[in-house]
Amino acid sequence: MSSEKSCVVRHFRYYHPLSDEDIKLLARLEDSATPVRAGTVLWEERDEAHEFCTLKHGWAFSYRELENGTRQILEIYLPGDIIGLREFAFSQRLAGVQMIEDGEVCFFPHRNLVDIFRQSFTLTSILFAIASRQQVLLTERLVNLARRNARQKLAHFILEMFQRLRQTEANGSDSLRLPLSQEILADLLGLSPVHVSRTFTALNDDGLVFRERYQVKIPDLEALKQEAGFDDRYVIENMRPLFDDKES
Amino acid sequence: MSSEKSCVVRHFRYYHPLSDEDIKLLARLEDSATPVRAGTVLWEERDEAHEFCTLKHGWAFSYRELENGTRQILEIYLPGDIIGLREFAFSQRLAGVQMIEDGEVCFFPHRNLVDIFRQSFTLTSILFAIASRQQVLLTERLVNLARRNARQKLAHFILEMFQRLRQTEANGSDSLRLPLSQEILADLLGLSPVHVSRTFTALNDDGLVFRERYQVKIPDLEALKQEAGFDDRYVIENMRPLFDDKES
DNA sequence: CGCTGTATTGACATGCCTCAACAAGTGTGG
DNA sequence: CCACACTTGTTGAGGCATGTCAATACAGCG
Repeated sequence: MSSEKSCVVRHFRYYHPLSDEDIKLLARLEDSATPVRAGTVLWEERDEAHEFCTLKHGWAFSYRELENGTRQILEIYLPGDIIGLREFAFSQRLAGVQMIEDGEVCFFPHRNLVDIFRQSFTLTSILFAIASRQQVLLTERLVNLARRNARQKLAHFILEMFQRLRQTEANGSDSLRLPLSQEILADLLGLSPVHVSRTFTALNDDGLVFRERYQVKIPDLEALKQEAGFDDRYVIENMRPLFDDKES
Repeated sequence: MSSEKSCVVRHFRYYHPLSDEDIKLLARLEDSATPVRAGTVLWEERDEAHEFCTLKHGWAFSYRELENGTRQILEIYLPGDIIGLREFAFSQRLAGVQMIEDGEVCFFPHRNLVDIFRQSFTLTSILFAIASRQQVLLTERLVNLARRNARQKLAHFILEMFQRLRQTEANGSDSLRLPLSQEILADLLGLSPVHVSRTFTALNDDGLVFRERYQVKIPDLEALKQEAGFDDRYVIENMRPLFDDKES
């Protein structure tokens, strides 16, 4: 089993058991990992799009740059995530992608995904489920940006990351490493860096979030969820079985 | 050809030609249309989710209600759209759906979509493309909400609708029917209804958008795009062919 | 013809932004 | 191992876009 080695396989398994056949197909998505340094831009908006990539190590983010000089960060990618699914149907990149830390990525052509559609019903369903979930998370972020104040936005984002990290690195700790500068947080949450700083100290003063450097501690998870209006209905545990299990 | 009758088939054909086989499969998604009155709630958040539906006539929207009493509208659905794709992988509804006008909808079980995965590679690819595009639109909305001021938000939304309507009802006119109250617009754009009203009059004063009742006229499309920071890179014309055409 | 929901307008409040100065950490080369 | 530059975070003062509340106008509909 190459199962332990591949974070993509691990990722997919959350949704449904995989046959050896499927694992072999997936393995092709992780050919030839290439190391990348922090700050590297994997691609920019409007570049030609012929490939996806999977993230093996390190964090990355995707972003859009606006005509008014601001930048909106759309997505934080963690190890095991597939980057670029969004553009599946487009010939141009619609968002840039940049590495946050040193890491490793594996590029693979669009073609491979289409092959998966052709060859594996299970993987197709899982991919659809992943896309569906991604959209749900995106929706939640949209609500967060549109309807909440700075305090809630920040709290909510921290909780989202906490939950996503839990899913893969399940340790029962009450803290997480969040290697994001306040500028990045600002660009994520539609705030100014200055206000992110103020908001952090406010949350700190109220004993909801303690942070030093990139380490964030959540002393009272429930209190923070309350504050953020956080709702974990979209955690993976609430997802349904993808299909009645008649074939693998 | 049942092509002219079915708006779902028409919708799918934008992405790729369909075989008769595929059309038959799709037809099952449009069994038994049921009429629904304006204001009808098709389902609410947290309802059990066993089915999708396609919209045959009329407009609908999906929404989330927040703990703080506000509501965020996520999506406006037009005839031909599939409603509920978002929840494909979930067992609960994550958003409510309500009709804006009288219309007609067709429910069909999740099962049917899974059958499509099993039986038609072409339709699977198209569905993936639709999901991909939906996500791109959602992303654009997110940017709009996070980064733009009220003027731009409203202008941008009008342009998005203008473009979507063009795609199906291609008439060269410079105006569109937008049967949305200012309260709905406010809930879409993360503004207060009061401010929507002010923004409309501001756009009117500047000669960018003329509106009376639900009829909206755009005298200078380019000027409005400029104002809104609107970017049509994600129009359907920029989408790539889904696969090398070896089978239907 | 009045009733009910929808839109407009004004006065005032406020959350977040901007600018600017300063502090604290981080890395680099001598 | 220190000195310096650079990046990142903190704090304060003042401004502005948008929100809230409330009163009025308007439109569609029975």
